Amino acid sequence: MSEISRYGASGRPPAGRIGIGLELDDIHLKILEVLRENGRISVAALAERVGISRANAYTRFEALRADGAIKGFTAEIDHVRAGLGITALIFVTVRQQMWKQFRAELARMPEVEYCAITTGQHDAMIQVRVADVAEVHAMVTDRLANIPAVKATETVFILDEVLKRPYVLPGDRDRDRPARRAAQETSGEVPLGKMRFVGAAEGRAALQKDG
Amino acid sequence: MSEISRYGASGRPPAGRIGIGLELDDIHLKILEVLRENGRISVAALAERVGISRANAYTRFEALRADGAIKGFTAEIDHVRAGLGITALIFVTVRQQMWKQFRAELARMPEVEYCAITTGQHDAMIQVRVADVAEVHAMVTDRLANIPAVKATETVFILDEVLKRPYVLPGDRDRDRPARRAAQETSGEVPLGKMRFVGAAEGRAALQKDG
DNA sequence: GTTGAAATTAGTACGAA
DNA sequence: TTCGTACTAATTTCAAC
Repeated sequence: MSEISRYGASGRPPAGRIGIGLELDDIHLKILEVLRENGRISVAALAERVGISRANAYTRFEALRADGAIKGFTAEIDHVRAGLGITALIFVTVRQQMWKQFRAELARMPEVEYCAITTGQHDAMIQVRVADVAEVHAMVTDRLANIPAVKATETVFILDEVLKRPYVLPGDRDRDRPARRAAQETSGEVPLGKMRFVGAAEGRAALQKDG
Repeated sequence: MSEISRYGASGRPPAGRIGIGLELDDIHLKILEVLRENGRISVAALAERVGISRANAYTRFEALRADGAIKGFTAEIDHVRAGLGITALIFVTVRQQMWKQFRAELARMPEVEYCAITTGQHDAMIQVRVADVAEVHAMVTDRLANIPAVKATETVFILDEVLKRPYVLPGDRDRDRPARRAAQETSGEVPLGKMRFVGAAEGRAALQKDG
């Protein structure tokens, strides 16, 4: 089970350390930036690239891991080479009060790479990777449709993955668009009222992950 | 620029090696499985966990990288800790014949973690990570709406990420649901799509495994 | 927080099965 | 191909500054 599902919506432990465990400074972010591109870099080389001493790099590296800012390390693979060349998104409408069952069933679906609860017309989005289109059909009709918690589904295929970054960092913006930050800071207004949200489904205010 | 956008829809180089560069056997998949959970594991420890010699592990590890099956290594981070606690999906309708412009603009948006071209009602799905909801608004209205290629957008927020696996592997299914493979093998019908991807090659690999 | 040296570990090369 | 081993290079740890 992933840390995400274990900790719920916030991605943080539910209690005990609600506050910020580790205040990330620019050097921490720089470390995360280097590790994003090369997760197997040695701490010694990391220290050099960040511009700090080895011991400092070890301390910060361990702190980031212990704090949970770094949850782990993994490889990035070519799905086609691995034999799973078909990617699909399945938007699911979940029957209220049956979220717990829905989550339990999800854990038994190894072809699911990502699942998020969303606002809007549907309640959840599932991303699956399979070998052929027939398996998508099997997933939706045989597996998902048989879950009582699933009220309806809508499937779309992914034709091309244009962009896939391991993760985004706050510093990325400043590097790509230095002018924007200054403009935003002087705007002074939070234009929430003009947002065009997609209307949340009825009863979504009571959404609980264990409901 | 990512390999994905460089190579287009298939994720493979456009020419020269259309065929499968490296036939992945069970040991290759086992290596990918271990690296998925611990991308920083030493090759020596990897060899032990997979059950092969160190020399063999180095050979296969390097082959997987050279072949492109492994595209790289990265960290997994806690987005909230990194200061980007808001995740949103923006579904975009793109004006035909303007895909090139759309892709070019995407490259200039550092807060975009993922973008895929999809079938269905919309043409693309963008996932963004930002610090607050106001930034989502800024992204949609200031950035996306000003791109001529963008005809319309629809935004939903991600309330919870239930599941997030680095990647899915073909072997995951057999481990989670051993009954399915047997049922498929005795069904008598071969899904058409499957023949295109593995076909006779799978049989050869199976024979080699026993020898 | 930094530097430098010792101990450990990783990576390479090569011969044999 | 794969394995085992020896050799070389690098990293991590630990101590003193």
